[in-house]
Amino acid sequence: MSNKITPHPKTASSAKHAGLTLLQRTMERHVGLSASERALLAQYEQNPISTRKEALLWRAGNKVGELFILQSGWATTTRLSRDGEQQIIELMLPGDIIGLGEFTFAKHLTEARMITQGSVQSFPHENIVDIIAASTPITVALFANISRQHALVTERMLNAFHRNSRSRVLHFIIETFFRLEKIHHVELASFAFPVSQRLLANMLGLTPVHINRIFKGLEQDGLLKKFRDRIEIYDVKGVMEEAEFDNDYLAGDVDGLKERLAMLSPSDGSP
Amino acid sequence: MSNKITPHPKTASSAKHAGLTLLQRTMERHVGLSASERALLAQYEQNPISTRKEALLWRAGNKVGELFILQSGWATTTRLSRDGEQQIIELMLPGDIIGLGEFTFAKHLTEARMITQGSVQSFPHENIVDIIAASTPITVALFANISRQHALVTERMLNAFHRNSRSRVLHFIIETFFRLEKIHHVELASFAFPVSQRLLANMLGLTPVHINRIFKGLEQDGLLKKFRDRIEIYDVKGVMEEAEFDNDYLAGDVDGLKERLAMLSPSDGSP
DNA sequence: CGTACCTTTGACGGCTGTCAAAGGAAGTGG
DNA sequence: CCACTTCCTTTGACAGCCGTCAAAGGTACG
Repeated sequence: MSNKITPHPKTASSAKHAGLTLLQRTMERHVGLSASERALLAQYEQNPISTRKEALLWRAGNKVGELFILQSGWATTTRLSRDGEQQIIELMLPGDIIGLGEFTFAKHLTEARMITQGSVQSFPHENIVDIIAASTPITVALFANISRQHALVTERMLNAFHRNSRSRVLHFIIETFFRLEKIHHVELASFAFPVSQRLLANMLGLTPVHINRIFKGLEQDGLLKKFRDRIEIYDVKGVMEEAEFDNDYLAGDVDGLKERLAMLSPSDGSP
Repeated sequence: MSNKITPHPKTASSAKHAGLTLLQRTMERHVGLSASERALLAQYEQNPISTRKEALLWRAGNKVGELFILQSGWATTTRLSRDGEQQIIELMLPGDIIGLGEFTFAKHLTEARMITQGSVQSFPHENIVDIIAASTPITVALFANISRQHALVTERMLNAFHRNSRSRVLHFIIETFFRLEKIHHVELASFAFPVSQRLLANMLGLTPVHINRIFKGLEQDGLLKKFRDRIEIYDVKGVMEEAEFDNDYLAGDVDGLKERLAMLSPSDGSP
């Protein structure tokens, strides 16, 4: 019913950051790319598809067939838990590669779904094999990408085990802010956050009722207010202190590998 | 103090499964390897090091320099949480590659430490780049490996959010059993489990006190008993039912990629 | 202008944590 | 091989964070 995906050839690459496409930028967070490597990536972003809110990208149990590069909008991957709930595993933001962690599985473990309208670039999963064969730097960037995606989940588990609910909420908000900041300019004082209290509760392992109580408290304390699609932070200092955010796990550098990558033959990477 | 690692050239590859080394077997869970690819891997397993219980492999904040292939014994990776506790992120079993998720980071996020005596094969992290450049199938197997390692964490978070403590404990025990079974023959009725109640509590986000109450109950219900280094299951059927274990997320197949891998040039993989 | 979902509130309860202390088992050094 | 130390396991009393249940009020969307 809400699973419809409609073609939309005109939503292509955001032309910021020296004309790089989103995918190119995502990879260049981690490694430098040659012109031919950029071209290799560009060929996979020719045909973005516009999606509606709630659009289903795949279902758990489906044969793994394609990944999606999220071009605009927000999405989630979820897993069905024993009690019949869809537990959100990952929150995907523009530039993220949805399904990179599952291209080596025969069947999807997760379900992937847009939570806002947006656009995605489909990407046959076998092509990952071609990219691996064609370019070592891009492959390293893919490892870097998947590892950071995993670090987000790890961090969420860590926080679930060691923080109370209020601290978890604040941490998550700040984490999301920093992720957004890597994509485009955002103001901490007021930024887009199209996540319902219900979804937030799900991601953090809390109940919507309790999440609501937390936001009530945060507002009464003059720290921030959550609107339907946006968060406004009134007391930046207070929020940052209480969130105790340390963004090591979002760091992009692959320092120790640069020399080794430079030693590789420069012919690497052209299609 | 307990960080000592002593050289021990004689603990080399376990000679089961048609003479394959542990690393070769780990990779072949996911893809088929040519003779030259096996040779490529074998050259990295020449010099295992014997480790003591509690031996430190690396510390959080250390420059990333080497990975370890766990040859024997059990190990953990941990992250320091805000409250000063070392939260266990991963439990590593023989054949696992410790640190694969961090070779693209400049500094280690985690600490890695043996929890039993054992042996590890050190592996300079730059060599991962060489392997990626040399063999696409092995690279795909590395992706498969890292993805499954992470699926374990995801599953643990899922269970933390949706199961009560007793169910979590049972699930974890069965999960570990199935992981062990991929390495060597194990009996569900009685198998090695050198994890203290304290460590188990840490991994599952519970307190040692509560874990103890759970094992007390499990024993009183005639389901199982945990000894210091071993678990004995008295009521296999009862345990399996209550654990509600579904091992999709441990599945090894990379089915959809086999054809694409077969299309690659056969020269791939020789050193 | 109705319908569906999201947010908000209040009362109540339980799972699990905290605190404290004693008993055991393993490893260490003399 | 024994005494000592240390860490792990076990128990009991108590409490709190957050879940559950229920219902009303908002807000977007068709």
